[in-house]
Amino acid sequence: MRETRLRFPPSPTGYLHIGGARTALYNWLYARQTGGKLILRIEDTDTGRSTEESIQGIIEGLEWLGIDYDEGPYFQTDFEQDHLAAARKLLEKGAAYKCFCSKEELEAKREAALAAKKPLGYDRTCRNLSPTEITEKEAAGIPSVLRFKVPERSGNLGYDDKILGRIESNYSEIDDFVIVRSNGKPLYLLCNVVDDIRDRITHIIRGQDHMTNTLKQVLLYEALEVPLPVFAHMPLTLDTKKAKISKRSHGEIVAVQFYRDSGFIPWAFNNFLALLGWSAGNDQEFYSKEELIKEFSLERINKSSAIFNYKKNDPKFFTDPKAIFINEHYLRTMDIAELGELVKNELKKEDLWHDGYDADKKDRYLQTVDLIRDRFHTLKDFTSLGRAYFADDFAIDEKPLAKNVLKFPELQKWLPELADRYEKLAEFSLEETERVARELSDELAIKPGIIINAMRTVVTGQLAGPSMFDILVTIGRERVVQRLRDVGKLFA
RNA sequence: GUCCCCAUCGUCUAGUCAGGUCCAGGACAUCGGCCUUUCACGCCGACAACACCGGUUCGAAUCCGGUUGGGGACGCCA
Repeated sequence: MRETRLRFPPSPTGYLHIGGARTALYNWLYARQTGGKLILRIEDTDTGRSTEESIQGIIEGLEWLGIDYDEGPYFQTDFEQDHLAAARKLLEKGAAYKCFCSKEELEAKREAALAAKKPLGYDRTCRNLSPTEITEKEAAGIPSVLRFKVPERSGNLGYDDKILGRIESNYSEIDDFVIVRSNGKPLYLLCNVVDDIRDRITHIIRGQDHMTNTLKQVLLYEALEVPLPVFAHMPLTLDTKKAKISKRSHGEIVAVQFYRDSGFIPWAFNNFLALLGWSAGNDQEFYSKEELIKEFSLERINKSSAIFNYKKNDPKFFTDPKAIFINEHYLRTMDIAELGELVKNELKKEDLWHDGYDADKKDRYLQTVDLIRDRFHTLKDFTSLGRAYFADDFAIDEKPLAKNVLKFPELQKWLPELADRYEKLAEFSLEETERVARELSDELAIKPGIIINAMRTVVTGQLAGPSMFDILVTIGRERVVQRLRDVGKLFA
């Protein structure tokens, strides 16, 4: 069987957004499953809008996701000669023709057609110009574009889509589309096909927004006398108002970079993306990389578009709840050493990392991460909500401060007393710390909860958290004692 | 306007190709409850959908037709 070759061809006119990432992911999954190759091709023929920054963003986004490619990045502009050679071939064999209509004329015609509610396509004014007319216009210096000459045939043109089935349309519906600009630069429809042919692409997995392009490109393949690759048009990702998601209208929430910067685990995000438009036909929703590569199939990609369900202005659900849920799942269940590495990056960014965490204090470090991960949503939480576990300059949340501390002024005596007892303890263990805390509350004839919750607030700054005595042992005697003694500061 | 695609809970979806086992299953979210000295996890429960109208059939979420709705495309962008 011939090698499968797939490609991801973004145009570098903005960051990598989740729709693009999902397209890349599906191509990657299929390539990996079939032992084929994935090619990254930057389609930068729109020189006005392509930027270096965008190229970097796309490459970094793919890297973060872990979507690796076997060839590239290739740059479409590097192959301009190939594109033009193909255009010449088409012109010579009569499959293309020069069009001298000006942009202004075409624009006027389009507007008129729109107003009259008529079809918007090109009216083929220049399709049957005589050689003399062409020579005259050229002599007069009138610029021209090259248009593809859609064959004059009755009946339908079509192809078999791996996801949607047979797609057909009448030849008369296809426009004579432009393949070379008046400035001599080739255009997408042509470049894309020429590159796919040169790169020996066997499967084209792309969004349904390309469906009309595909019809035209099928004609190009035919004119270039090359067999068709397999086409698979994925459903689009829409917003909650069912509009196509885009950088322009949705901002950072749809950028892959946003998820990296928000503390998502790369594979968790891939897992989420994979399920947005595909399912194995069962109830499984967590897949390891290997499982997903094995289970993925083009045939089981949904036909209908999926909605990216993010809620604006909700701090807890700042993006699609399912994405957060899947991230939480990985946060809680993934290998602790692996998670330790991810958290390490976060700590470093906040200047909270100590090299000892990788050496003599490694066990303690991983134990800490393991203790607190259950309540977190993203990697960011380790340095925000979990700051007290790694530093002394953490903030005390106002709510527990009022509820658990300020409400009981006597704590200014009780907690330092507890600190004294903890300091003298022979063994600073789970059992001992709990025994002493309960003993003290007994003596004071108060509920243990008062001491425990006050301690939680003073030691971690948080209203909620793991079992209190686990926290004490994990944070360590020295820090605990100090924080308990400093309780008076909070009343100042 | 023309062409193409799509249509199951709020969202992601299973079931549709091979009609009955589906008065439609799972997950997220939401709301209760249990657990917990806190919170989360976990567990239990509740809410909630076959767009509509015809047809075929003993029987339709499933097949056919139409309607409606949604999306996409219609560029000297990609």
